[in-house]
Amino acid sequence: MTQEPPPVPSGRIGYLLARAGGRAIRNLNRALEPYGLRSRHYTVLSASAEHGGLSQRELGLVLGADPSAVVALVDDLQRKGLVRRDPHPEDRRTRLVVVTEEGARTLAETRKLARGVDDELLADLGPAERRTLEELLLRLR
Amino acid sequence: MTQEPPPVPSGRIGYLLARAGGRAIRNLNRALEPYGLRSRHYTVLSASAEHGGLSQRELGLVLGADPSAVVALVDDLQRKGLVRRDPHPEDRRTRLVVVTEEGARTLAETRKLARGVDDELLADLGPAERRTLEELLLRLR
DNA sequence: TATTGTTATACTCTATAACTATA
DNA sequence: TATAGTTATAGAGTATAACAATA
Repeated sequence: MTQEPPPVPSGRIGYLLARAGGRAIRNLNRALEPYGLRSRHYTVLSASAEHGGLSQRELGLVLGADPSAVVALVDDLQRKGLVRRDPHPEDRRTRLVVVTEEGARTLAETRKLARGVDDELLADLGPAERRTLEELLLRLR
Repeated sequence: MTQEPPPVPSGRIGYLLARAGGRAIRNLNRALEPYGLRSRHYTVLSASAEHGGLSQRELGLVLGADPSAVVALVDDLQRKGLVRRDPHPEDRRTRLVVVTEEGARTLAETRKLARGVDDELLADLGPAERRTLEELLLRLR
Protein backbone atom coordinates (compact mmCIF):
# COMPACT_ATOMS: atom_id res chain seq x y z
CA MET A 1 0.00 0.00 0.00
CA THR A 2 1.60 3.27 -1.10
CA GLN A 3 1.28 6.14 1.35
CA GLU A 4 2.95 9.05 -0.49
CA PRO A 5 0.89 11.98 -1.72
CA PRO A 6 0.34 11.83 -5.49
CA PRO A 7 3.28 13.33 -7.39
CA VAL A 8 2.86 16.13 -9.90
CA PRO A 9 4.40 16.01 -13.38
CA SER A 10 7.37 18.39 -13.51
CA GLY A 11 7.49 21.49 -15.68
CA ARG A 12 3.80 21.54 -16.44
CA ILE A 13 2.36 24.91 -15.59
CA GLY A 14 -0.53 24.35 -17.96
CA TYR A 15 -1.37 21.21 -16.04
CA LEU A 16 -1.29 22.99 -12.69
CA LEU A 17 -3.52 25.75 -14.05
CA ALA A 18 -6.05 23.34 -15.46
CA ARG A 19 -6.15 21.23 -12.30
CA ALA A 20 -6.65 24.15 -9.91
CA GLY A 21 -9.02 25.87 -12.32
CA GLY A 22 -11.07 22.73 -12.72
CA ARG A 23 -11.38 22.39 -8.98
CA ALA A 24 -12.50 26.02 -8.65
CA ILE A 25 -15.09 25.58 -11.39
CA ARG A 26 -16.48 22.41 -9.81
CA ASN A 27 -16.71 24.07 -6.40
CA LEU A 28 -18.49 27.10 -7.83
CA ASN A 29 -20.88 24.86 -9.76
CA ARG A 30 -21.78 23.13 -6.53
CA ALA A 31 -22.27 26.45 -4.72
CA LEU A 32 -24.51 27.78 -7.52
CA GLU A 33 -26.71 24.70 -7.63
CA PRO A 34 -29.51 26.27 -5.49
CA TYR A 35 -29.80 29.02 -8.11
CA GLY A 36 -30.02 26.57 -11.01
CA LEU A 37 -26.91 28.20 -12.45
CA ARG A 38 -23.42 27.03 -13.29
CA SER A 39 -20.11 28.88 -13.21
CA ARG A 40 -20.33 29.86 -16.87
CA HIS A 41 -23.69 31.53 -16.25
CA TYR A 42 -22.08 33.48 -13.45
CA THR A 43 -19.27 34.59 -15.74
CA VAL A 44 -21.74 35.78 -18.38
CA LEU A 45 -23.74 37.66 -15.76
CA SER A 46 -20.66 39.18 -14.18
CA ALA A 47 -19.00 40.23 -17.45
CA SER A 48 -22.23 41.72 -18.85
CA ALA A 49 -22.88 43.70 -15.70
CA GLU A 50 -19.37 45.14 -15.50
CA HIS A 51 -19.40 46.27 -19.09
CA GLY A 52 -23.01 47.43 -19.05
CA GLY A 53 -23.99 45.09 -21.89
CA LEU A 54 -21.89 42.88 -24.14
CA SER A 55 -22.52 41.29 -27.51
CA GLN A 56 -22.61 37.51 -27.58
CA ARG A 57 -19.48 37.49 -29.71
CA GLU A 58 -17.66 39.46 -26.98
CA LEU A 59 -19.01 37.12 -24.32
CA GLY A 60 -17.55 34.23 -26.30
CA LEU A 61 -14.14 35.90 -26.13
CA VAL A 62 -14.45 36.51 -22.39
CA LEU A 63 -15.47 32.91 -21.75
CA GLY A 64 -13.01 31.45 -24.21
CA ALA A 65 -16.02 29.64 -25.64
CA ASP A 66 -17.58 29.16 -29.05
CA PRO A 67 -20.42 31.58 -29.93
CA SER A 68 -22.74 28.60 -30.21
CA ALA A 69 -22.10 27.80 -26.56
CA VAL A 70 -22.91 31.39 -25.60
CA VAL A 71 -26.36 31.12 -27.17
CA ALA A 72 -27.41 28.35 -24.78
CA LEU A 73 -26.02 30.17 -21.74
CA VAL A 74 -27.82 33.41 -22.59
CA ASP A 75 -31.00 31.42 -23.32
CA ASP A 76 -30.86 29.97 -19.82
CA LEU A 77 -30.30 33.36 -18.18
CA GLN A 78 -33.02 34.99 -20.24
CA ARG A 79 -35.51 32.25 -19.34
CA LYS A 80 -34.81 33.02 -15.66
CA GLY A 81 -35.29 36.75 -16.28
CA LEU A 82 -31.71 37.60 -15.34
CA VAL A 83 -30.69 39.14 -18.69
CA ARG A 84 -32.34 40.73 -21.72
CA ARG A 85 -31.24 40.65 -25.36
CA ASP A 86 -31.41 44.28 -26.44
CA PRO A 87 -30.93 45.46 -30.02
CA HIS A 88 -27.60 47.10 -30.77
CA PRO A 89 -28.10 50.79 -31.62
CA GLU A 90 -25.76 50.72 -34.61
CA ASP A 91 -25.64 47.12 -35.85
CA ARG A 92 -28.89 45.27 -36.32
CA ARG A 93 -27.07 41.91 -36.45
CA THR A 94 -25.78 42.33 -32.93
CA ARG A 95 -27.75 41.78 -29.73
CA LEU A 96 -26.51 43.23 -26.49
CA VAL A 97 -26.81 41.04 -23.42
CA VAL A 98 -27.96 43.32 -20.62
CA VAL A 99 -28.40 42.34 -16.96
CA THR A 100 -31.91 42.97 -15.57
CA GLU A 101 -32.63 44.26 -12.07
CA GLU A 102 -33.32 40.74 -10.89
CA GLY A 103 -30.10 39.67 -12.60
CA ALA A 104 -28.21 42.32 -10.66
CA ARG A 105 -29.67 41.05 -7.40
CA THR A 106 -28.75 37.46 -8.27
CA LEU A 107 -25.28 38.62 -9.28
CA ALA A 108 -24.76 40.34 -5.92
CA GLU A 109 -25.69 37.16 -4.06
CA THR A 110 -23.72 34.77 -6.24
CA ARG A 111 -20.67 37.01 -6.22
CA LYS A 112 -20.32 36.22 -2.54
CA LEU A 113 -20.31 32.51 -3.39
CA ALA A 114 -17.67 33.05 -6.07
CA ARG A 115 -15.51 35.01 -3.63
CA GLY A 116 -15.93 32.21 -1.10
CA VAL A 117 -14.70 29.62 -3.59
CA ASP A 118 -11.66 31.80 -4.34
CA ASP A 119 -10.98 32.30 -0.64
CA GLU A 120 -10.99 28.58 -0.05
CA LEU A 121 -8.66 27.97 -2.99
CA LEU A 122 -6.27 30.68 -1.80
CA ALA A 123 -6.49 29.96 1.91
CA ASP A 124 -2.78 29.20 2.24
CA LEU A 125 -1.68 32.41 0.47
CA GLY A 126 -1.17 35.85 2.03
CA PRO A 127 -2.81 38.99 0.59
CA ALA A 128 0.37 40.04 -1.24
CA GLU A 129 0.84 36.56 -2.71
CA ARG A 130 -2.75 36.55 -3.78
CA ARG A 131 -2.29 39.83 -5.63
CA THR A 132 0.91 38.53 -7.23
CA LEU A 133 -0.87 35.41 -8.45
CA GLU A 134 -3.73 37.38 -9.94
CA GLU A 135 -1.32 39.77 -11.66
CA LEU A 136 0.73 36.92 -13.14
CA LEU A 137 -2.40 35.10 -14.32
CA LEU A 138 -3.57 38.22 -16.14
CA ARG A 139 -0.28 38.31 -18.05
CA LEU A 140 -0.60 34.78 -19.43
CA ARG A 141 -1.23 34.45 -23.14
CA MET B 1 -18.93 48.41 -33.20
CA THR B 2 -17.13 47.95 -29.86
CA GLN B 3 -13.35 48.03 -30.09
CA GLU B 4 -12.25 47.40 -26.50
CA PRO B 5 -10.65 44.13 -25.50
CA PRO B 6 -13.06 41.86 -23.62
CA PRO B 7 -13.20 42.68 -19.90
CA VAL B 8 -12.51 40.12 -17.20
CA PRO B 9 -14.85 39.60 -14.23
CA SER B 10 -13.24 41.05 -11.09
CA GLY B 11 -12.10 39.00 -8.14
CA ARG B 12 -12.28 35.69 -9.91
CA ILE B 13 -9.01 33.85 -9.58
CA GLY B 14 -10.70 30.52 -10.18
CA TYR B 15 -12.01 31.91 -13.44
CA LEU B 16 -8.57 33.09 -14.54
CA LEU B 17 -7.08 29.71 -13.67
CA ALA B 18 -9.69 27.79 -15.58
CA ARG B 19 -9.44 30.05 -18.62
CA ALA B 20 -5.64 29.88 -18.88
CA GLY B 21 -5.62 26.18 -18.01
CA GLY B 22 -8.25 25.41 -20.61
CA ARG B 23 -6.21 27.21 -23.24
CA ALA B 24 -3.07 25.25 -22.27
CA ILE B 25 -4.96 21.95 -22.42
CA ARG B 26 -6.43 22.74 -25.83
CA ASN B 27 -3.03 23.74 -27.21
CA LEU B 28 -1.40 20.57 -25.90
CA ASN B 29 -4.23 18.46 -27.32
CA ARG B 30 -3.58 19.98 -30.71
CA ALA B 31 0.18 19.40 -30.42
CA LEU B 32 -0.33 15.75 -29.41
CA GLU B 33 -2.73 14.99 -32.27
CA PRO B 34 -0.03 13.35 -34.48
CA TYR B 35 0.58 10.85 -31.67
CA GLY B 36 -3.11 10.00 -31.29
CA LEU B 37 -2.87 11.19 -27.70
CA ARG B 38 -4.50 13.92 -25.63
CA SER B 39 -3.18 15.95 -22.72
CA ARG B 40 -4.62 13.54 -20.11
CA HIS B 41 -2.71 10.66 -21.72
CA TYR B 42 0.43 12.73 -21.45
CA THR B 43 -0.23 13.40 -17.76
CA VAL B 44 -0.75 9.68 -17.07
CA LEU B 45 2.46 8.83 -18.93
CA SER B 46 4.42 11.59 -17.22
CA ALA B 47 3.20 10.83 -13.69
CA SER B 48 3.70 7.08 -14.05
CA ALA B 49 7.23 7.54 -15.37
CA GLU B 50 8.27 9.93 -12.59
CA HIS B 51 6.98 7.69 -9.87
CA GLY B 52 8.16 4.47 -11.53
CA GLY B 53 4.66 3.00 -11.58
CA LEU B 54 1.41 4.24 -10.06
CA SER B 55 -1.85 2.55 -9.20
CA GLN B 56 -4.89 3.68 -11.12
CA ARG B 57 -6.37 5.04 -7.94
CA GLU B 58 -3.30 7.25 -7.49
CA LEU B 59 -3.47 8.33 -11.12
CA GLY B 60 -7.03 9.42 -10.50
CA LEU B 61 -5.82 11.66 -7.67
CA VAL B 62 -3.05 13.15 -9.83
CA LEU B 63 -5.45 13.86 -12.67
CA GLY B 64 -8.25 15.01 -10.42
CA ALA B 65 -10.38 12.49 -12.29
CA ASP B 66 -12.72 9.66 -11.39
CA PRO B 67 -11.14 6.15 -11.35
CA SER B 68 -13.56 5.13 -14.09
CA ALA B 69 -12.03 7.80 -16.35
CA VAL B 70 -8.54 6.47 -15.62
CA VAL B 71 -9.49 3.02 -16.91
CA ALA B 72 -10.21 4.36 -20.40
CA LEU B 73 -7.00 6.43 -20.48
CA VAL B 74 -4.82 3.48 -19.42
CA ASP B 75 -6.67 1.25 -21.93
CA ASP B 76 -5.70 3.68 -24.71
CA LEU B 77 -2.06 3.84 -23.65
CA GLN B 78 -1.84 0.06 -23.24
CA ARG B 79 -3.32 -0.53 -26.69
CA LYS B 80 -0.53 1.66 -28.11
CA GLY B 81 2.08 -0.29 -26.11
CA LEU B 82 3.13 2.76 -24.07
CA VAL B 83 2.27 1.34 -20.62
CA ARG B 84 1.79 -2.06 -18.98
CA ARG B 85 -0.53 -3.04 -16.13
CA ASP B 86 1.72 -4.92 -13.73
CA PRO B 87 0.48 -6.76 -10.64
CA HIS B 88 1.13 -5.01 -7.34
CA PRO B 89 3.62 -7.06 -5.24
CA GLU B 90 1.64 -6.68 -2.02
CA ASP B 91 -1.99 -6.06 -3.02
CA ARG B 92 -3.58 -8.28 -5.62
CA ARG B 93 -6.45 -5.84 -6.15
CA THR B 94 -4.09 -3.15 -7.34
CA ARG B 95 -2.49 -2.92 -10.78
CA LEU B 96 0.55 -0.74 -11.28
CA VAL B 97 0.67 1.33 -14.44
CA VAL B 98 4.26 1.11 -15.67
CA VAL B 99 5.72 2.96 -18.67
CA THR B 100 7.26 0.68 -21.32
CA GLU B 101 10.45 1.47 -23.24
CA GLU B 102 8.40 2.71 -26.15
CA GLY B 103 6.33 4.74 -23.71
CA ALA B 104 9.50 6.34 -22.37
CA ARG B 105 10.55 7.29 -25.91
CA THR B 106 7.12 8.77 -26.64
CA LEU B 107 7.23 10.62 -23.33
CA ALA B 108 10.61 12.17 -24.16
CA GLU B 109 9.26 13.44 -27.49
CA THR B 110 5.94 14.68 -26.18
CA ARG B 111 7.56 16.35 -23.18
CA LYS B 112 9.14 18.80 -25.62
CA LEU B 113 5.68 19.59 -26.97
CA ALA B 114 4.32 20.13 -23.45
CA ARG B 115 7.23 22.44 -22.61
CA GLY B 116 6.59 24.34 -25.84
CA VAL B 117 2.95 24.90 -24.87
CA ASP B 118 4.04 26.18 -21.45
CA ASP B 119 6.67 28.45 -23.02
CA GLU B 120 4.07 30.01 -25.28
CA LEU B 121 1.68 30.54 -22.38
CA LEU B 122 4.42 32.15 -20.26
CA ALA B 123 6.13 34.10 -23.04
CA ASP B 124 5.53 37.45 -21.34
CA LEU B 125 6.94 36.34 -17.96
CA GLY B 126 10.57 36.36 -16.87
CA PRO B 127 12.26 33.28 -15.38
CA ALA B 128 11.81 34.50 -11.80
CA GLU B 129 8.13 35.31 -12.39
CA ARG B 130 7.66 31.92 -13.93
CA ARG B 131 9.11 30.22 -10.85
CA THR B 132 6.94 32.39 -8.60
CA LEU B 133 3.83 31.42 -10.52
CA GLU B 134 4.63 27.73 -10.34
CA GLU B 135 5.33 27.94 -6.62
CA LEU B 136 2.06 29.77 -5.92
CA LEU B 137 0.08 27.31 -8.04
CA LEU B 138 1.50 24.40 -6.06
CA ARG B 139 0.22 26.00 -2.87
CA LEU B 140 -3.38 26.25 -4.01
CA ARG B 141 -5.88 23.97 -2.32
C1' DT C 1 -17.09 -3.87 5.64
C1' DA C 2 -14.01 -1.23 2.73
C1' DT C 3 -11.18 -0.70 -1.38
C1' DT C 4 -9.38 -1.39 -6.46
C1' DG C 5 -10.51 -1.82 -10.74
C1' DT C 6 -14.12 -2.28 -14.06
C1' DT C 7 -18.46 -1.56 -16.93
C1' DA C 8 -22.40 0.89 -18.33
C1' DT C 9 -24.71 5.02 -18.52
C1' DA C 10 -26.15 9.62 -18.40
C1' DC C 11 -25.02 14.26 -18.48
C1' DT C 12 -22.39 18.28 -19.46
C1' DC C 13 -19.02 20.69 -22.39
C1' DT C 14 -16.90 21.73 -26.50
C1' DA C 15 -16.27 22.06 -31.47
C1' DT C 16 -17.95 22.08 -36.18
C1' DA C 17 -20.64 22.96 -39.96
C1' DA C 18 -24.49 25.00 -42.04
C1' DC C 19 -27.95 28.46 -42.09
C1' DT C 20 -30.25 33.58 -41.66
C1' DA C 21 -29.96 38.26 -41.42
C1' DT C 22 -27.37 41.86 -41.75
C1' DA C 23 -23.05 44.63 -42.98
C1' DT D 1 -17.54 38.73 -48.93
C1' DA D 2 -17.56 38.94 -44.12
C1' DT D 3 -19.76 38.97 -39.56
C1' DA D 4 -23.42 38.06 -35.50
C1' DG D 5 -26.32 35.02 -34.04
C1' DT D 6 -28.54 30.57 -34.34
C1' DT D 7 -29.42 25.48 -34.80
C1' DA D 8 -28.21 20.74 -34.91
C1' DT D 9 -25.06 17.40 -33.97
C1' DA D 10 -21.10 14.73 -32.85
C1' DG D 11 -17.35 14.06 -29.83
C1' DA D 12 -14.85 14.69 -25.25
C1' DG D 13 -15.00 14.95 -20.62
C1' DT D 14 -17.12 13.99 -16.19
C1' DA D 15 -19.90 11.78 -12.67
C1' DT D 16 -22.62 8.00 -10.75
C1' DA D 17 -24.01 3.62 -9.62
C1' DA D 18 -23.35 -1.20 -9.58
C1' DC D 19 -20.42 -5.21 -9.65
C1' DA D 20 -16.32 -8.74 -8.95
C1' DA D 21 -12.16 -9.62 -6.69
C1' DT D 22 -9.56 -8.80 -2.86
C1' DA D 23 -8.34 -6.73 1.62
